[in-house]
Amino acid sequence: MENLEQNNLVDALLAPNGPPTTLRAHVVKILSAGILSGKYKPGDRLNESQIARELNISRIPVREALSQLQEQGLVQNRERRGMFVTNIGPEEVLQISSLRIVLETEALRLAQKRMTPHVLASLEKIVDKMDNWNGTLLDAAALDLEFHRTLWRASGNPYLERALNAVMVPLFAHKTLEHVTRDVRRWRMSHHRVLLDAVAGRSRDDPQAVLLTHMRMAYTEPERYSTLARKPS
Amino acid sequence: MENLEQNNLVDALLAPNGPPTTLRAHVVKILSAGILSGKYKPGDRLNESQIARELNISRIPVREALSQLQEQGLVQNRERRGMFVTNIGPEEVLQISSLRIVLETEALRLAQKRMTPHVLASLEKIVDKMDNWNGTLLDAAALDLEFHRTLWRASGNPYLERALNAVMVPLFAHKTLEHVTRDVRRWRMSHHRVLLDAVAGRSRDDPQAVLLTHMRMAYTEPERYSTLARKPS
DNA sequence: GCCAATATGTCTGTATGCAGATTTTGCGTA
DNA sequence: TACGCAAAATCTGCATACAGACATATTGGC
Repeated sequence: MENLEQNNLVDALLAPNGPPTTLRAHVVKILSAGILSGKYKPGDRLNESQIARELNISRIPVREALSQLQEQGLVQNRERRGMFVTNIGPEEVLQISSLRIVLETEALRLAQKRMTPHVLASLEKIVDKMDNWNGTLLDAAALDLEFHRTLWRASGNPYLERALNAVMVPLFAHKTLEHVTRDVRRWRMSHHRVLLDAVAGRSRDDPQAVLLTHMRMAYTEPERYSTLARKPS
Repeated sequence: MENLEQNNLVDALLAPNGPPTTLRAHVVKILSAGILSGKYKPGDRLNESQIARELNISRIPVREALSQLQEQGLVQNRERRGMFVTNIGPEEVLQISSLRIVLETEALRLAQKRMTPHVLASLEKIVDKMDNWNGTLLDAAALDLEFHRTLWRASGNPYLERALNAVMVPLFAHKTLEHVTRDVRRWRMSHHRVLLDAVAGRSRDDPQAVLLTHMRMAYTEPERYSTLARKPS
């Protein structure tokens, strides 16, 4: 029964849950989840007709959802060719990472200055979850993204938050596809506590240095592109 | 003859100029020009039906163009209410400016390192035009934006360039509406030569200091939000 | 005369249909 | 068997149409 999907969609819309929403918003969620989870891989073509058929809706909401995903950098449009999942190669990783340094360092510093007990509790909670993580790699990636997004929001500058989202979400989608051992994943996640200490003001380390260390655990040579990243040692 | 507009559009599409394009792309150009020029003012509602009627096309391309403009930060969607030209108040100017500091400083440093004679010539040309400027305030704003965009592109990092565009273009649109005397405008434009010298490596000044000075000529208190901006004096 | 409730009109969100372009498929040929 | 070309299938871009939501105007009540 392929219209189960459609029923899910329509049910969600008909249900009196929260504010009234649109089909497009739901398709956005479905598609971004598909990309983040690796169901759609970088370079894949997202056929709007096919997706519309699978969801038993017309092409219009799918089209607009794809357009919105383009805004978030997850897909790219090639005129009259269709939408393709953004492909991130080594070069792009370097460019994004170098931009991440300046943006997230700023976010970290701002968040530290404006930190509230409530936000701090949220971050602690996420890090605790990370420590006890024993689920799927997808869950781990979701936790990772959630931590950083909370941090970005805590900066108090919505433009900074938006820029970080636009740049980093595709990178996270790319990272999710990396197959690393659970131990490596666990080790990387454990480093978030260092970030937490820094943003909580419990650490003397320079925010930028902390971030660089954090990023070096996942990527190589962030300094090639950035003017800020200079290996301290 | 209201269908003159339509003829313009269709002519542009039928003309064998360059690569084949879409209606949406043209509407994007028309609308962003309208916003940048102040024809549509911040807070204005962009009625997609009305725009479609004016251009004698269907609502679909207009709709998609507005969606794309949202990506560039020029308009914002309120669900079932329509699209509104992004409104920028004093608070937003501060937030954008503080983000601009970190982004454009990085762009300036990267551009300096990667500067080529060709790019340098482009920048010189724009600054010369600025010196000889005697046209409309709109022209001045266009030159200003062109200079900075050239600079951003010269950074060589497309993600950085994109982030700067997304954040700064709405601010430029907002600035365009500011009514300042021609002398003030001329004075502000003249400072671009300082930026040019910095990016050309002809100056000993710190890029960040140069940028801060540049920004102080237009805005107040960029340091309130940023961790980087510290008044040197 | 003023406020509220209803009625009317307009707009957004979505569905369906069509034309041109692109990709795929199938066939013929080297 | 491999390659090239052409026809078919499919897809995107756009137009038209309709239903529900929102905004404004009108009317009724106090």
